[in-house]
Amino acid sequence: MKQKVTIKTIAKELGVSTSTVSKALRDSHEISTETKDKIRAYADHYNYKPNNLALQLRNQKTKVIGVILPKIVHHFFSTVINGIENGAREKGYQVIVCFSNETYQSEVDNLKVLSNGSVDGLLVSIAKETLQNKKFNHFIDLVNEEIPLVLIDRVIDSIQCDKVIVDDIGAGYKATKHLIDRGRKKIAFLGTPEHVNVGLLRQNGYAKALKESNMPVLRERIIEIDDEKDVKPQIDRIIKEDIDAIFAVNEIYAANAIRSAKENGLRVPEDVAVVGFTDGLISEFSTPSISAIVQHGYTMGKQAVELLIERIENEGETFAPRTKVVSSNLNIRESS
Amino acid sequence: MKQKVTIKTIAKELGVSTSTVSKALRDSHEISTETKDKIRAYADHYNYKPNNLALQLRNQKTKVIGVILPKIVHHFFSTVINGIENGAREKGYQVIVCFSNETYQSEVDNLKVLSNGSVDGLLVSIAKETLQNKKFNHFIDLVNEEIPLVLIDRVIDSIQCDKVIVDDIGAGYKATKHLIDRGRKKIAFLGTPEHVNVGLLRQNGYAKALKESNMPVLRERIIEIDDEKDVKPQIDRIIKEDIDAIFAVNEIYAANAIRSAKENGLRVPEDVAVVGFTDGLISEFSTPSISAIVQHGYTMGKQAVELLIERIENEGETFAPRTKVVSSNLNIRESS
DNA sequence: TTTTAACACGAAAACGTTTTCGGTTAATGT
DNA sequence: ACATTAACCGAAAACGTTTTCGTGTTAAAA
Repeated sequence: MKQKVTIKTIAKELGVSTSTVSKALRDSHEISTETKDKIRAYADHYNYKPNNLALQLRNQKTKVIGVILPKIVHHFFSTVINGIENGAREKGYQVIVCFSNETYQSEVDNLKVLSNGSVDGLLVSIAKETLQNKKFNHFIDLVNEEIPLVLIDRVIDSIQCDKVIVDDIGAGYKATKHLIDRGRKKIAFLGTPEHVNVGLLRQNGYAKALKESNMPVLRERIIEIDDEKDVKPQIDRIIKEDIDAIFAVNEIYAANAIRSAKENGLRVPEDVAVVGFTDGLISEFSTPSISAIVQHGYTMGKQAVELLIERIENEGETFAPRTKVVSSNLNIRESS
Repeated sequence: MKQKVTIKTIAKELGVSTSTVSKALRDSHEISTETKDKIRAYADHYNYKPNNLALQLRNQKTKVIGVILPKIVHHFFSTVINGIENGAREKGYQVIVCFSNETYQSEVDNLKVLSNGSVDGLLVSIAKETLQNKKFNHFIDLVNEEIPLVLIDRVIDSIQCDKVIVDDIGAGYKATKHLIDRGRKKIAFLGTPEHVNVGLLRQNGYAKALKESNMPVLRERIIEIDDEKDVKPQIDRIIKEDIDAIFAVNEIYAANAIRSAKENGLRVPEDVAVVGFTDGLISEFSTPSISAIVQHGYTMGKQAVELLIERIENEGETFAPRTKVVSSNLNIRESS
């Protein structure tokens, strides 16, 4: 990199002190218009830009917030980032994004680098592996250091911080209720293993709706898909069972269910209705298009960043952790 | 934020100098094992973490690379980030990602904050609006300051820097050739306005394949979809024309084309074959699934970050700009 | 006993800013 | 003519590190 022009070089070049240059550039009244003009002209001409690192080191404020998400190639998280970005920009904050790739180690690493003073606060959605291990010490340490932290979507109760979650129980209930209202009697649930707590909550909503209509919650109609590789065979299996509807816990599973159904000569929605979770592009462009719970990722991201900035800018006053619940809608399309 | 423990506090607390603490923590031979142990114990206990900003300010190296992309909710760019992330991690670099949302102003703003010393180098894919305005001064300034820069996918020739692009002409050619081989005679092209140069290149490939087979390149079979809102009506129009195949410049257009075809009672691929660009989830889960050019976003990201890091670590030696061309494959599915 | 060498540590500069506290000059008021 | 006050500017500290160069001990060698 080329030798950058700093306040020092300007000062030396113009025969004034660094203080004068600094003040001139910040338009202080202490400096005469004459010297101001001179300094400004020089700075302009040589394209002076203040060094952020130095500023941040001095101010002990970075005006940037760090985000750690499990994965990037994922519609929901993309929209969350979008919301964060916009919320942050409004308040004059920068956003830097890292990904844990669903692994514990990456999460810890990212946390370490970001909590070294590079950011004023953190937004994170916990990695699957971490959820599974139940190792949360890196987060506990964070709150002990009083670094502002807001958890998004994938949260755990024992961490004392602000949280933004979706009403997963309600969403599971809504989706199931919708299928029941459509006259379906044998509704299967396509979920993830227990440790991903949002999956469990959605399952609770599913069970709640069934019970309310005096329908049995049958173990064999609930599948927990463990390995990403096993999606297809497991769905193939359930589709051949005696069912007339499927509530899938995400978009991919829903799309796979439809494909399996078609391959087995079933019509959607006539023979088997399908409702998904996460309303993304797949749901929209699938044939038939898929009814799905729309998670308001944008809203969640925006709310989260607002909570965070509030914490950051009121440091000192330690008020109690807050939790925002963002509700979700069912977007009814052709598959149900 | 709580009062952080720094080298200074350790020094004061233990009655030694900051130099000693620094050296002890970096395991210098100059320090006796005795004091080393004492200092390490203290640092451990109080969870000392070196302040990144201070380090970076001193070293004039941040070990982070900045990425500016047009949008996040986009499969291709997601995979690019993935490649960048992994490539960077291998070399011990952090990645921070910003988005221009396809606007010129955001691009300039992001560039400004990142080029303030926060990053060692930049990876960017140019925003649509910038491409349209043809205002590239912010990039020119960057290369004048000798800040390492690598352009990805959406590049322009007048910027003297490393570039990673896909073989858009070849890809357009492959897709069109495939349709011709399938016996199609009247192939339409669904593209973007000229200023997005990748669109133009793909169109050139399309034309090349047609000419090679002595087929006419008809103006009325080429549509440039300008506004994102106009997608549907424009596609509806072309689908009613006398055509038997469509080559769409991206996934969304391809999916829309299929939907339009079905709505007009046409069978895919019997009546009209469809090939898309960007092989993402939509292509996979659409019915019929869509044949598509797979852009190797992951590879591009990885190559780009490798070029960049090479520049960063060999600063001084100014070697000529290099351009890497990543080829693409056609993934043949049901729609053709 | 004196010289030398090894060892353990500290002072200070440097990275690029901002800000507080003076200090100098000139103009103004009496 | 003297005191006061503006107006303008500079010195230095501070943010948290690392590193170079000294310097003071101590122990070994001469």
